[in-house]
Amino acid sequence: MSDCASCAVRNRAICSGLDPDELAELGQMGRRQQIKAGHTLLWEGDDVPLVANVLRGVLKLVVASSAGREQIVGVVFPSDFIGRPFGEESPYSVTAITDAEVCIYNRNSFDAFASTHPHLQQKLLHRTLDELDRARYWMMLLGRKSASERVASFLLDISDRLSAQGGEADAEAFELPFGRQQIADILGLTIETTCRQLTRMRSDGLLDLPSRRTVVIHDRRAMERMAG
Amino acid sequence: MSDCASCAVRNRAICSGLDPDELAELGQMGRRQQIKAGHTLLWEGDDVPLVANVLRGVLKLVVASSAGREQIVGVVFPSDFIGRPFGEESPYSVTAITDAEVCIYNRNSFDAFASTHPHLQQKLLHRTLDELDRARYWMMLLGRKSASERVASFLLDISDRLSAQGGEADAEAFELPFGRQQIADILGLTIETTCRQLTRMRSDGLLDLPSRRTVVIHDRRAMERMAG
DNA sequence: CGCTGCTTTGATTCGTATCAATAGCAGTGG
DNA sequence: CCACTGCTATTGATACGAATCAAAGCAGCG
Repeated sequence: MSDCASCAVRNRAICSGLDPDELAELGQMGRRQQIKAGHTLLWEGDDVPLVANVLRGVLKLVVASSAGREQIVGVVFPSDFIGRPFGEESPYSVTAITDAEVCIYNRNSFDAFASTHPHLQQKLLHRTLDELDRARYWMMLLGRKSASERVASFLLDISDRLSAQGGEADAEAFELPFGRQQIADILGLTIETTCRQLTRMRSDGLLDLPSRRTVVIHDRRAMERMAG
Repeated sequence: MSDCASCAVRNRAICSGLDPDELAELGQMGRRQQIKAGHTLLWEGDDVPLVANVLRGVLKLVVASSAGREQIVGVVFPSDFIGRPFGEESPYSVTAITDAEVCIYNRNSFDAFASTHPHLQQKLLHRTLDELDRARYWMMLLGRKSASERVASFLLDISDRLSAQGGEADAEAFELPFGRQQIADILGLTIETTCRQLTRMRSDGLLDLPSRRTVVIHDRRAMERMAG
């Protein structure tokens, strides 16, 4: 079981707002697990009977085409929920892109618990609706935006999500949890195109790239214009 | 109020499975509305306080980029649910692409009803999870598939959804509810590219296009291969 | 019959992918 | 501490697929 009292995300994850006894019951069902960067928790197409909360780290949701091309269809941060409740098989893989820690539940037990705890189900519904909105916005980006618009949109989005996570003091300077290939897989581009766009933005003075993973936005206004 | 007893989708929409008295209460809140093809029910960004069930017809969910390019992020059929419960503004427009009829609820009343009826909320959650899976698969299509793969995937998907609707006797011959521009807006392509792919598929013997909106799939196996 | 709007086909341009090579950083072991 | 190795990132040259621009074809409708 998990020790919910010491949980880093207990006020933000779906568990928040549960009664103490409900929390105890759910806590009985969960167990913590460490995942090393690069390791995969769920495989696309597998019937993996688990769901989880992210306690620490960043993970990606990946759908692969039959030709082996990969598209990242979601990125989850601490307090986010992982998995496909009320479903047979996972429609995507879930892989840690940094070292991570998750709180795992058996899916059937979780489903049963959710079905009998409307509070929790409502939280899950709200989260799923938010995810759906995000996915649909991303569909527009993937279907209709140019490479430069995509990269600008990505940087603004990540900057927002990282500061919402509260880690970064300054929304304009942040550490990407992604390598270039992963950014490309999020944006539906190649690594070369992604790279060229970043280089151009740097030479245009929009941003600085002090190290591989560090971004400093100089002109957010211009970047918003570029994001389209 | 709506007459649920005569409702064409009462066994398939989220209302199914409600007790008779719950159904009566929900029925009190709903009213039917006709929508002509081309008319818009919800505007992107507006705070439109309504949600709805589709009774008849087909509608599209559209997100526009600031440059005016349109991406269709969802297509809804009879028994599907429309709108953004528990949210302020609609993240997309909803426009009828055929003449349609919907059963409309005030969003606040619906939210309140859903919050007190776990059964309904669970149905809504299941639907939303399914929509999310579909959206994520579509993200992969938009980010990673070529024009021919997209068109093939689209035809297979629509064929499936139409036969699931039960209207068509033959899954291989069906009537598209979309014009070419709309197909292009679903696939993140231009109308010309969409057209050329269809023409090529016809000359390759994969399908026939007896009229503008009619598709007859001749070689489903080959089309599945082409869909990637 | 002749509009009108949608669709198809053609010619060309442009953006991004691909292919190829180099550069730079991080970790390893001498 | 530095050479070595492997991996990630960057830059360059070219190819290719889809967009764009332009025009013609075709169906539905007054």
